[in-house]
Formats: sequence, structure tokens, C-alpha cells
Amino acid sequence: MPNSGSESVDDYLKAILELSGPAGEPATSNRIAQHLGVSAPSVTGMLRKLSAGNPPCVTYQKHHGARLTIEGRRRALRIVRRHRLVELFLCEVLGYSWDEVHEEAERLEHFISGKLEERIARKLGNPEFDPHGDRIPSKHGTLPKRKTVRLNEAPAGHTAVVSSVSDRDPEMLRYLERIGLVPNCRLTVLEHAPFEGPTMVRFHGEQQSRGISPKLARAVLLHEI
Amino acid sequence: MPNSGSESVDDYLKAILELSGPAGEPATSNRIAQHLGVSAPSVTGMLRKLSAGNPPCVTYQKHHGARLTIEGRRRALRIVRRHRLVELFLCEVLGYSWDEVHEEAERLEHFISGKLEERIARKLGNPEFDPHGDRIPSKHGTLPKRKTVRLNEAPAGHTAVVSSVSDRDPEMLRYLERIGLVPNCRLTVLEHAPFEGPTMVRFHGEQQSRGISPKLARAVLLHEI
DNA sequence: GTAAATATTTAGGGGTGCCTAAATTTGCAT
DNA sequence: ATGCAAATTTAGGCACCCCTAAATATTTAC
Repeated sequence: MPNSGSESVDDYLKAILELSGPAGEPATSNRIAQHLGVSAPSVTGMLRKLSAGNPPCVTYQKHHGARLTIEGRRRALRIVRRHRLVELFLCEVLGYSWDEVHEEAERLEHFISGKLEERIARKLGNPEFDPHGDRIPSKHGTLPKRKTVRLNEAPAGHTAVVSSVSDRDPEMLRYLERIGLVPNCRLTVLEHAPFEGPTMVRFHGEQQSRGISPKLARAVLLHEI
Repeated sequence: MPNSGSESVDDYLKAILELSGPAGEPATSNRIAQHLGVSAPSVTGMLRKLSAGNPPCVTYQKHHGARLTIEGRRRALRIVRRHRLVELFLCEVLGYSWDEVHEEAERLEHFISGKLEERIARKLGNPEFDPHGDRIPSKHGTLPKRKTVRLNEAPAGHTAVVSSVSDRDPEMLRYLERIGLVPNCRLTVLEHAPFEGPTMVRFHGEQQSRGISPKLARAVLLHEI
């Protein structure tokens, strides 16, 4: 059965994909455990299983974390594609707001058939971005990658465009929307206040500057104009 | 936790609802097992569990089958509502044909939140019927019931309207659509040929009569004009 | 380089829902 | 009424995925 895969497997593969940086470093057990809200031993067990599959979804060396195989990456990207398509679909077709969609998509992503994925994508005009600015992987599992910086690490004085914001925390999303910090908005990074202080930014066209807490700033990605 | 319920539980409750006739006779283990494609012992185990819940979803007496409680019926109807809403949604919004929707809905019905159910219903204008002519239970778990006869049991000579057709077999649905035997079409029952023969019908406005196999006729419900 | 701190794995178990084989109950037919 | 066939339940196990506690490997700090 080259095409099994439970909800749990989906979640682990997605977690490893997200935790491996752009360079594809191995994801450690603890980080995976933390990301998924399960215990570390559960992760060990699942990694054993995933690396034993045929074809295996991860390569795994005891004590040295897990890396996605080609197959694992393909599966993970398929889930991410479904997640993001569902998010956009809920917004565009069913009138959800961007803070409501993550929770629904997190559940539904596991149960979207290839056919439904295709129909949703077609209905939306084969979109490239989800409501939070994240790129939607293509049907064939490719994910063009833009060079981005986290707002909390962006050089002071820099003017850039908001690329995406994390979709995980509804309350955060409502706040970001309220202050206008949304994908494609333009802003200038003024400074990072010391001692875990806010990142001061000025939005394009506004006079006032605004302080963004480190927690928030970490959730925002910028790219060049 | 008055509001748990797994996929499996959903399926059992739905099965019991469908197997209990309009009078609410108890559903027997074997029938449930057959309906769900599981073994009889699995059913026994689940019935024990369902009848032990708080509140219990079924009343169950060893060797005498299971009956839904008020709570069980409420839950079963909620799943049926979601199933039928999803079917209609797939047809209306995503261009599915009526033979494709059952399989998708069977999977998705378990993962539709109350909010999503509400949004889908609103998008569709709070519909009353699914694509196969089945009534969609209301949000509050009521299901007005129309007096119907199966085509294979309808009195010869009777003229009636097709109320609904079973959504389970895609190939059957494609055939029924091809010959125009769809919900709301009008027809006259001519005779039931003996020895398991076809039911002969004439569609409103056609000259030719047509034979419907017993297997097919069993899947078609009629109501008065 | 070694000891302490941290990360990870092994060991042992739990809940759910499925299975087969064997025992039991029911209900029908004689 | 009794004996048999069919329906149902009990008994015992398996796979999945989770857990805690204890053991072990790695990393860090001195």
C-alpha cells in the first residue's frame, strides 16, 4: 500500500516539513513533540514507523532527528496544499474571516480527496496564496520559495512588504487585521527596542509609528518590495 | 463530556437510524454488522459502549437489538443533515454530479463543525432536499416525513411522483439519470412482472413503457402527486 | 576530560475499534 | 415440547497511537 497515511501520519509529516528549515535540517524529536502537543516517546515511536514504511517517509537516525524523504515531502506538501486551499475556500466561498479558517482546515485537510482538491482549486482559479499570504503548493508538490525575513529579525531602516502571517492564533490575527498588518501591506522597520521590546514600524502612508511585540513580530514574514 | 462521538459512533448511530423503520423497531446486531461491513462481535461491543454512555445513545438489551434514545436520534440526524448538506453543496457549488457525492459526503460528514454546517446551509438557502430527493433534517433535528412507497411495492395502475432514490450506488445513479428516473419526475406503475421480473413503468409524457429491475425499483421511493 | 544537564529512547500500559473462534441464547419446526 | 439452525455474545488478540517512568545517549559547562 504505497498510499496509506492516517491523520497522525499527516500531522507528523507536516510538522517535520515545517520544522526543517529551508535547508532541510533534521527535525528533532522534542521539537516535533512540542509542535504536535504529544510526548517525546510518542514521537520516537512514530519516527520508527515512518522510517520503516515502504517507501519510507522519513530517514531517521536514533538521537539525530528525522528528515523527510522525497516521498515524505511529497505527502507533506499535499496536506499543506489541501490545508491552504481549504482556508482560502472557506474565506472566498463561505464567508469565513481569516482568523476562523485555520482550525477548520486543520481538521478537514486530512479528508479532502484528490477530486475535491481539484474542484476546490478550480473553483478558486488555481490560486497561489492562501488568506494569510502563504504560498499554496502546486498540485505536483512544488513550492516556489520567496526570500523572506521575520519582522523581529528584519534590519532596522528597511522598507519591505508583508509576505505572510502565521495562521495559528485567531486572536493574533484579529489584532493584526485591526492594525492593518496584513499580507502585501508595505511598512518600514524603524528599530528593535532592546530588552525584548517591541519592533517599531511605520506603515506605508501613515505618520504614526507602531510597536509590535516580539511575539507578534516573530509571526510576520517580510519580503523585498 | 456530553459531546464526544467518533467516526465509528457516528456510523453506528446512522446505521441504527436507517435500519429502524419509521416505527423505530430495534435494529438487530447482524443487520447493523451487514450494513456497516463489520463483524457481529464488533457490533455487540459498540452497542454495549453506546448504551453505557452518559447520556446513552441507544437502549440495548442482549439478543434483542438496539433502539436509539432521544439523544442518539438527535446525533444521528445531525450526521444525516451534514451528509445531505455536503452532497448538495458538492453538486451546487463544486459541480459534482449526483453519483459522485455520496462517497465524499460519507467521509466528510464526520468532520463538519457546527459553524461549517451553518455556513453551508446558509450558502444553499437552507435547502430541504438533497440531490437524491432525500429530506435534509433541520438544524434542530426534526425530519418531516412524507408517506412513500418503494417502486417495487407500488400498486399497479398507480400514478405517482418519484420522491427519492438511494444515493449509495454511483453506477445505478448514472443509469437512473440517463433514463430520466429522477426526483420529482412523474410516472405510472403499469405492472410488476412475475418471477422477480421488472416493474413496468411509463414516464409522464412518454409513450414507451420501460422495465425497471427489482433491484433498481427497490431503490426508488414514490409519493402521491 | 569529566560531570551535570538535556535530549532521546526503551519499557510497560491504556483506550478504541476491529477481528476470529467458541460458547450461548433465541425462536422456529416438528 | 424439544431439538436444531440461526443469531448473538463471550473470549482472546491485534493494530494504532497515545501516555508515564526509567534508562541511556548526547551536549554543555567547568
